[in-house]
Amino acid sequence: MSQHLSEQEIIRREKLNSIREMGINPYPADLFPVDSTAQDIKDKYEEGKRVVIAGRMMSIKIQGKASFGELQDSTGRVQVYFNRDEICPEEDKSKYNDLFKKLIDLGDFVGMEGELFTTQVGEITVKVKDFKLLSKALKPLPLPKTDKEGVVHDAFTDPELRYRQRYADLVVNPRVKEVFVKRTKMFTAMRNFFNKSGYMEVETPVLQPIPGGAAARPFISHHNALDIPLYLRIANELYLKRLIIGGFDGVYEFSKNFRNEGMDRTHNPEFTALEIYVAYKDYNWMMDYTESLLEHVAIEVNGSTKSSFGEHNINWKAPYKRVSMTDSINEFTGFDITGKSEEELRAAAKSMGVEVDDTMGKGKLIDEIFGEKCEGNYIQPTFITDYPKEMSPLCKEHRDNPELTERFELMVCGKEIANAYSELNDPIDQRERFEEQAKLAEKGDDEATGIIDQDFLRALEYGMPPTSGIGIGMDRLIMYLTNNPAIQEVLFFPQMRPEKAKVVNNDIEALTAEAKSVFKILSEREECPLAELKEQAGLSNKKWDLSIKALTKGGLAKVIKNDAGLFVKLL
RNA sequence: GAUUCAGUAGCUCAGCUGGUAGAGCACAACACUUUUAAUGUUGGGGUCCUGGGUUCGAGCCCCAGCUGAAUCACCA
Repeated sequence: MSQHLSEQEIIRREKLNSIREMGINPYPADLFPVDSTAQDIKDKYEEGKRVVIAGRMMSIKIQGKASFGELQDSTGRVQVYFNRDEICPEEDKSKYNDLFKKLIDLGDFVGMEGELFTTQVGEITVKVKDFKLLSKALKPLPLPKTDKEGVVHDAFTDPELRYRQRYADLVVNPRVKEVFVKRTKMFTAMRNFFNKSGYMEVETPVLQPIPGGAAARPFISHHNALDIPLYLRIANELYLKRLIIGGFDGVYEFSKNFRNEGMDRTHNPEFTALEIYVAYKDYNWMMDYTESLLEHVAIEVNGSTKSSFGEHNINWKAPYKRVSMTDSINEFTGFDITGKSEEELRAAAKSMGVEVDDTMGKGKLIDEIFGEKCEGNYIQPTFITDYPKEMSPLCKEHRDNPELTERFELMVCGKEIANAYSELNDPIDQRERFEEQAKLAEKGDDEATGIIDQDFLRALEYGMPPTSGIGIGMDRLIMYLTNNPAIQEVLFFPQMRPEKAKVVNNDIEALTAEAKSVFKILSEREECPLAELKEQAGLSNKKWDLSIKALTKGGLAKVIKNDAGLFVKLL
């Protein structure tokens, strides 16, 4: 299979050969004894200090017998100074003149040893005494440049290219790297918080025989030996509750979930949720716990409880406002849902201009009203509590009102980022609610779960202590903490449509069939009027144009123009 | 799913009423021993997303498709 190479890629391959001819291995195996980073050098600068550093060459400015460049490692960039006579104190100057000046490119990994000094312009710099090529880059990076005003030129910004080639994105856009550093800090902060509380991180199956714990369309796979379908998990809730039943006080898992639904800037087919379940607690406790968790996480990630998201400034400092769904609807619509019948709710929704249909039950109607009229108003973190029962098949009935549940969602910037319950632990009630869901599924609600998890019910029958659980959308949370409106920006490798393989015909042997047929006709005639040849070829204008250009460019034919008209001649 | 916009050199982008493509950076060559978007001179580099149509002639106009983005709708 031949690969199409740009001129620059060919040049780099030629340089690779030259390097080998000099007896230098462009991909050496041996350890390189790095002892400093770019950051260390700036933080702990001492004139004349010896350092050993390594990274990618990100700029090279040659000025004859001396040169400046920038080396980028995992911590950032540092300026390096290459002086011919420092590097080549002996007669032989080829290491500087040939290897450095001619054969090292931007993007190459280079290890170097040198001394720190400050240039006349005041920049901390490594005066290189010796260097070693550690890995040759054959493809040029999409390198932006920053001018003295700090304006970035030629930025590598095309989202498609950036997501498909995240490796290049990370090398070239420091801000992108920072987002992922923060993402990891967020996970670490949460782990520390939970571990300090004495809760245990666990792992539960990704491949599940029954996809439960949420309403969503799963991906289906198949196990050959068992000859059964297996589903990629849509949630891990039912497994974590089994562990509470088994006697753990608190369990949590960062769960990769998979949902076979639409993709857009806030949905990726696989995403990460944190779920934690704690025995002997209720949803009131969970609100306290959640707000102190998020305050802690915000500080660990950003060094502050404040962050901004688009036009909004968010303050993650606890405590957060708590509003019941009933009060919220009352506040924004003036309508009190308490004790209202389905018909009354439907009429009210219609009068507010909320789109409803006859299949919607009470819970769904309330949810629609809330979603339409209230949700968007909660910019600062706010707990919305006490959801209608119909929407919450895994949640305990409200202690004061049997129409409601002990459930809250945490809203930030008008969107939900967490969902929590006092978990339902009455096995008979749970069985009935599953059966209702199954009926809904039969009626065609493709989100309701059709299969009842009998094993989960058996587990519940052994007894589950009162428990509160919460799920937090980790991707959404880090979007808020890093001011990114697209989920693709906070996933290293967001799902993309497969790239189309490019068909490449670069040499004359690989001409298209059309060009070959034109060539064949021409071979019989040696020379003929252009119009006649075109007629004989019987190609569309576009195809003709491409074919004849391919032949003339390939040096196989020539178009001659004289007084008699246009002629094509075989060469 | 709907609408709008976009796809031209390695990167970021121009491209006139339709007349066989330009710039900056990057690349190559030469000069230059503290520069900083280094500089100066010179040079090379394009299946203008794909297919079809209109035309003597299409990067440009028309149709279809592919890919992406934005907004909206739907969905956790």
